[in-house]
Amino acid sequence: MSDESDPIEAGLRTEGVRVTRQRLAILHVLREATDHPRAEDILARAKEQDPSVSQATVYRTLSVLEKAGTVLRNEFDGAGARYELAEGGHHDHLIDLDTGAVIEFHSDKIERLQAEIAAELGYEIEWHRLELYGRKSGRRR
Amino acid sequence: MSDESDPIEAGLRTEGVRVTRQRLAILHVLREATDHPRAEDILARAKEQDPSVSQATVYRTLSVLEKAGTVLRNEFDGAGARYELAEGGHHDHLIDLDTGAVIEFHSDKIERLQAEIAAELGYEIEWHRLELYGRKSGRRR
DNA sequence: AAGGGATCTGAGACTCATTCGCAACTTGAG
DNA sequence: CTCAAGTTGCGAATGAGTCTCAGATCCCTT
Ligand SMILES: [Zn+2]
Ligand SMILES: [Zn+2]
Ligand SMILES: [Zn+2]
Ligand SMILES: [Zn+2]
Repeated sequence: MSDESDPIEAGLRTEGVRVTRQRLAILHVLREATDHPRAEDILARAKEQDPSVSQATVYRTLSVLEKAGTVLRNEFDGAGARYELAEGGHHDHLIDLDTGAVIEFHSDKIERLQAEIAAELGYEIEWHRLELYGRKSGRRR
Repeated sequence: MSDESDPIEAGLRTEGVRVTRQRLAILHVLREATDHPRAEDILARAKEQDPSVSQATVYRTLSVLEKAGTVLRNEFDGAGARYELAEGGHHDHLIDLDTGAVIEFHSDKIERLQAEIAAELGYEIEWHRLELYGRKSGRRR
């Protein structure tokens, strides 16, 4: 049932992480997702594929995948955490306050500036979080 | 009992926000604080001044002060929210992963870059959050 | 292909920060 | 001083996320 040609799956397996039916369903959901879904959404979508998936397993799996570096967990303003696959490299987010849409962006310049600032303070950044909250230009508040 | 010469207090009053004993105690705690305290800490410290302050009031007051622009609410990684007075202008935070210390910094360059990036995407930033998580340079992980 | 021990999983109880509901109490305009 | 509107304390209620544990699965070994 498992597709050995899949790199993520193979990677997990070699890391000693068991690849179960439920985990595959959750991984599948994340692959299809384009919207940084919340655990709740992931559960609903995973159940369509495999009704046996439970809430606890969604949280546990997301946690496992995060530790394995496969998944990224975002905590945008308030509300619960939102997840996405880590493939594709680092990026930051711009959240549309009117629609809730999440737009991804990346700026080497900003990344570099952050490192410089930290260095000036005598620190080395382990990770960071940059979120911009705004609305489309020229839109009444 | 109220000191009319205090700008924050006067400001709240003119905004129609009632200045109560409890609110003064909480404001006082925030003025003395240098550590971005959590609601729990604020409650404990406020009680030293006025034992009648309750948990619900701390949350309600912080919410009122936040809406009034007097207080800033930060949600650093995990755990609960941490507060600070808004006076002193905008700044971002660097959190020491080893000690938990919160260091403030400000970079016009980064602020400008953020606006530029948002503009390129057709957006205007309403607010943003930039948090750097790191450790003192040259420290084994 | 079969065995079996370590890993998972589902269901529901549980945690913990924050919010609510409501009767009693204060504040501050007049 | 008076009183309506705004606040408060208490305890109950939320809600995202975690934990417990018996039973189900995975997958390494023979
Ligand atoms: Zn970044
Ligand atoms: Zn993203
Ligand atoms: Zn900033
Ligand atoms: Zn600060």
